[in-house]
Amino acid sequence: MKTRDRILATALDLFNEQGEVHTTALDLADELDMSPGNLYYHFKGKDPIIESLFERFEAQISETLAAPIEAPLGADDSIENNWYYLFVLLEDMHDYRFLYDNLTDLIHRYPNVERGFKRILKLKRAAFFALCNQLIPKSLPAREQQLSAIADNLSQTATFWFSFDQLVHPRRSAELTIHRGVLQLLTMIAPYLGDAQQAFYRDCEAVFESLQTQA
Amino acid sequence: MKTRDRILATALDLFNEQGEVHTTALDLADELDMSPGNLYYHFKGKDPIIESLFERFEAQISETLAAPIEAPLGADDSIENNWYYLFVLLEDMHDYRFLYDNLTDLIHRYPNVERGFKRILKLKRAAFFALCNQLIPKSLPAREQQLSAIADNLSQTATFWFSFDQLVHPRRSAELTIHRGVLQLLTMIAPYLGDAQQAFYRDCEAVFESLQTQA
DNA sequence: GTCTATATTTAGATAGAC
DNA sequence: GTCTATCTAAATATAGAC
Repeated sequence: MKTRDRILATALDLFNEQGEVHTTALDLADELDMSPGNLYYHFKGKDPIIESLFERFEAQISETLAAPIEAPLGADDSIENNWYYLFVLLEDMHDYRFLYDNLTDLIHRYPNVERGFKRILKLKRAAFFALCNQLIPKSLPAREQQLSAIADNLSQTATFWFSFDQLVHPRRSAELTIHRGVLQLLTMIAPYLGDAQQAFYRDCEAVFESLQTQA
Repeated sequence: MKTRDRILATALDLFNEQGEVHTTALDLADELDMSPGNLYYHFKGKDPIIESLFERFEAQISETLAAPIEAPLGADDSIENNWYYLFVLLEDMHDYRFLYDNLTDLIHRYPNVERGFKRILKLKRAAFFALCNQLIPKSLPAREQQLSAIADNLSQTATFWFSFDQLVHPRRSAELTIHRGVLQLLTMIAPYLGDAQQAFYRDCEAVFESLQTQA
């Protein structure tokens, strides 16, 4: 089963780097120093490779997403915990970013992937809702409705963050991209927070600024 | 020049409905009751069609986007004016939504389109920044930085709204999708608003709810 | 301008030897 | 399991008659 894993790992790299659509089975075989015939012995084309990669991704991100729903993070240092949580979540997504690059096309071609993305999105939304529910004051007017809309916005931003960032900052490092993504998410919650937590948020912004100017 | 326009209009329809990647030159010729040879007489393949459609789109949306920067909307009834403005903007984008469905792939294939999208994004960001600048109180701490982050979030949400909504509500009407998109954008500004303007925002939510249950 | 017919290109896929 | 060689299918693109 060693070769199978090599194929999956290399495919993931190529897909992330040059796009899934522009990576042919032959490109992949070349990169693996392997004949196309041999590649087809292990996977009957690109389709099962993509479905396998997606299964791995779903398993990984589902585990990450389930964490705050099952065991809510502490309340006193909550923003800081949430900062780490979001960072890990975006890292998971970044590892398989090719899935998000051409999402519309992908779900059109693979019904299994579409179903999987819907499951992930539900989980993601639930995780963000739980996060908002914990951080946002109970006194907010029309709270339930607003939490819902905020959770939707967070879900969308998380889902398309890498596509967006690639357009605006094509050559930014993975680290900076993820860092900025976390801040974009926190920006949506920031106005609802108390003074201490807003201060933490602004510290994060300052840290990011210094990282960016270094690079 | 009549046939050229027919081709462009039909191509736009097909691209929006079944995706640009899955529409071949032959599909398009079929839909037009025209031979492939004739289609190639007018456009040398799909590439120049896509570039032409993009040019039209950029002209259209640039005009819409320039409006609030050149002539800021009135301040007293500002949210309501902004509601309409966002609606028109999302309508423009919806007309050419195929461009956004596989954005990453598209800008990879067409450098001109990539440059165009960057121009549009800059304008969009400037328009949103102007809008925030007008609506958000001057007293906000670290205001400039926050406005900037909010404008980024608005830009991203606007850019990928249709891709996202398609995943969550595959068969929703264009009207409802656009309406919901406007609300998602306003949600990001809502926490900064005064009471009267927040009330208007919640009215919009209520109107949307009633429209949705009707359908 | 429009057609029919055909050529070219490229990615996906398989057969059979080693 | 791996290779070489070859086939198929689909989309792009052109030539030449009307």
